[in-house]
Amino acid sequence: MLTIGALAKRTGTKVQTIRYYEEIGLMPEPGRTEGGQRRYGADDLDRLSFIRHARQLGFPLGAIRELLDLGDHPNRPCEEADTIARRHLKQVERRIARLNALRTELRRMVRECGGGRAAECRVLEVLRDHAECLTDHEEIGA
Amino acid sequence: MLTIGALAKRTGTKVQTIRYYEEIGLMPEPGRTEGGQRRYGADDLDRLSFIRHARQLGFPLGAIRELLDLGDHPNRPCEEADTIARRHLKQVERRIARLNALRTELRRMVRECGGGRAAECRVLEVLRDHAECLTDHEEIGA
DNA sequence: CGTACACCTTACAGCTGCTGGAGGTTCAAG
DNA sequence: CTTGAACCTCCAGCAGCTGTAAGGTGTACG
Repeated sequence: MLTIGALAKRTGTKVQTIRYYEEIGLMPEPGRTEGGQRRYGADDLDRLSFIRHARQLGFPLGAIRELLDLGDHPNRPCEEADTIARRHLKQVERRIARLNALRTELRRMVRECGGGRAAECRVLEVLRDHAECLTDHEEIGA
Repeated sequence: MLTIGALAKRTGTKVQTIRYYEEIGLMPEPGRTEGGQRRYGADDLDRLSFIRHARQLGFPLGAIRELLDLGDHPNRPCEEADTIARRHLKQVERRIARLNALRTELRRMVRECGGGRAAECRVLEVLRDHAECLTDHEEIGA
């Protein structure tokens, strides 16, 4: 039986994150000691590990929920898992494409900065004027 | 004089976003009509365009704030702008590297899924077992 | 048995960068 | 002067956590 802290350490998760997963229903409510502290078993360790691996691969929690669900019903066809993975792969590829364009843009910007005064800085100029590029409407910060 | 809606349309920004930028001090408080509606001038249009371009290039608001600040003092050396741009470029490059690793991982996962039942699905299996990879601690969802 | 100290508990605020809605006012066209 | 779109403020919410405050629990050591 693991305390929440031990489980956290084993999976590289923060304690609060585990409680958060419980709150949103990704992790089941664990047993408690008489004093009210959570105690976890091997199943919980597996499930949390699964979640963490999927997170490391960038799957959003919604997708992970679907995958977990699938894992709970081993006789269902695995197409769904495949679909989820493919969907995610597509997104990753789109992001890479976007970021590559971005990198080119930024490199150009940096290369052209001559190091003078802000008034004639290419970086600032580019940001002021460059209106057309990157009209793709995916999430910006990614 | 532009209404907030007109400014929004011209810059491809949502009205709420403009108000948000004002709230966090990225945009100045504009003049108002007697009835209390915001009215914007050419300066505001320029500033907001600048912000939007920088956002399209993925600069976080904090960096944009610094860049704007720099633009307001044209005699300062432009090293700072260069530094900010370089810092951002580095981050973008790190993200690309991460995402490339991810893509490889996901491709492998998808390729190996034979289409059977969930019980023997490679996708699920990989997520269950694959503990080591991608130990880089950058933000996961990116 | 006492106590020190790590660990646990709940509750809630905050992060980034917006987005949406409710409920009410103003403006410009007809 | 009326209408209806666009504006106003305020507040809640999204993902996915993270951090803090104020207090209770569990255990090892003396």
